[in-house]
Amino acid sequence: MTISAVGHPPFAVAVDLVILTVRRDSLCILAVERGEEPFLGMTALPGGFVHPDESLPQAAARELEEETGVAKVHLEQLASYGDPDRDPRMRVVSIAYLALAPDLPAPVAGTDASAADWYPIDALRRKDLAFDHEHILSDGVERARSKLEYTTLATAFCPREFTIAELRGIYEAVWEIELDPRNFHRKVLATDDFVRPTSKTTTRTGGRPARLYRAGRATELYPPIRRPS
Amino acid sequence: MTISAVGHPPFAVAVDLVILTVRRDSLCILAVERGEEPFLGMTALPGGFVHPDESLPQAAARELEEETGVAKVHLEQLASYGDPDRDPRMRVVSIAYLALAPDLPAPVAGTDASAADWYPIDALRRKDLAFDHEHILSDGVERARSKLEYTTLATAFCPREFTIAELRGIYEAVWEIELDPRNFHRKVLATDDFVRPTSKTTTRTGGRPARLYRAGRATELYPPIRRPS
DNA sequence: ATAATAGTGTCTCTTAGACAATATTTC
DNA sequence: GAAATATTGTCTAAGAGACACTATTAT
Repeated sequence: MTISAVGHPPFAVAVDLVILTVRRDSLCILAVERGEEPFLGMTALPGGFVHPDESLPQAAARELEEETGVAKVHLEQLASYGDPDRDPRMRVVSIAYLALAPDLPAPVAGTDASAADWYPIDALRRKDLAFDHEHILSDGVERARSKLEYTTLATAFCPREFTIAELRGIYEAVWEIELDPRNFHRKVLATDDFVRPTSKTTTRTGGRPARLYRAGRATELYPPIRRPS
Repeated sequence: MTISAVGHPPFAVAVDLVILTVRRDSLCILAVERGEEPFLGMTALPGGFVHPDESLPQAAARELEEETGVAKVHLEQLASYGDPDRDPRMRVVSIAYLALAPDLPAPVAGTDASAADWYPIDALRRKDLAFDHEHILSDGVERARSKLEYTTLATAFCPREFTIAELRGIYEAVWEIELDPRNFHRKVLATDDFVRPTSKTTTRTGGRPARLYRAGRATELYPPIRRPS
């Protein structure tokens, strides 16, 4: 083939978002009901077409804000999906982004999506999703699960101040397992600047008051917190 | 914004390839000299536009074959790059793929690239590359380095039969460090089905004959082979 | 014999994970 | 006090890395 400035097939380029949070001890994802064809009425991931003059991360951040009203969450590129028939209208390549958010208030109904809402992952997996969004969702969840092992990203799911038990709850919800509270506690505090203590405590988890922490500067987790296989 | 079947800005979609191998104990990458504008005469990663009816992996495999003549190597999606001004001609989103290949004969001159050749990574990093290919290259190298830790991908760099020392040479070249031959040997054999022994030996590495192995079925490496920090 | 590399064994230190024990709340 | 959770400590086993030692070839 020849690389030239003319004669390439036209593509549309979109971003799709896998926006995860933990609510009521379950890993949840933000999904919308499609308001038009194709896949009218079906559940789908939020997303939309990239504007002519914005970068891919900008497009992802813009869509995120449109859907959730929240701007300051962790956003990273997940993967791209471009099978020729993934959109019946035309050739669309979609770049998926992964966002991890603290437990947000019910999202504002998006301007272009009838009903944006949080769904537990397991429930959503039993439904048919529009396009290849099941595939994207699986990739996103697996990425999130994997990243908890060797990065400090679990704090992205937490509010600004949190207890070690709440942080453990993130791991338990995302991995769908139980962790030993004592070993987890020791492990987190052993990792340099994973969390920073405040002088406050809380009894919101019941029992003896727990110290409140904030996220530290560390990003890598070494040694990692292994996900039991 | 509105999701509709009309009115999206047109994009061109391309694939770029980070094709790595190990030659003479150095991590090398396949690069081409651009035969036309923009960036005429500059060094670039191989790649090209996606055809209307092919999937992204198909496009990557096709470009790989066109550049190297080799089809059966590991290929995985790396990331996508779509800054509005990354290509001066038009808006182009490029999906980068990472390929790990055994030490191949000098690649056939591609039909669309004047001079495809292997370059040691360190040498290429000192040159200016076309587009944002320096960035893509860095991401690809980092991905490869990282994957050696927790997958068996190092065998993708090896010929069909190899010695443990040759496998170690892959790690040493990619990570640019030295590993203890004895601990490495023990570690590789301790991982279930990482490598499978043949009945053959070779003396091509000098000294006592070494047993030849082939890649096993394992893909994950657990416990991982840690890259010294 | 000497040099070179292959392969095995041993020791020490760190970490994971099981779990005992203590601390501080609420009811 | 009983129940619940927080936090610290202890023990054991597995793995990492340092390195001694033996094995088998070429020269």
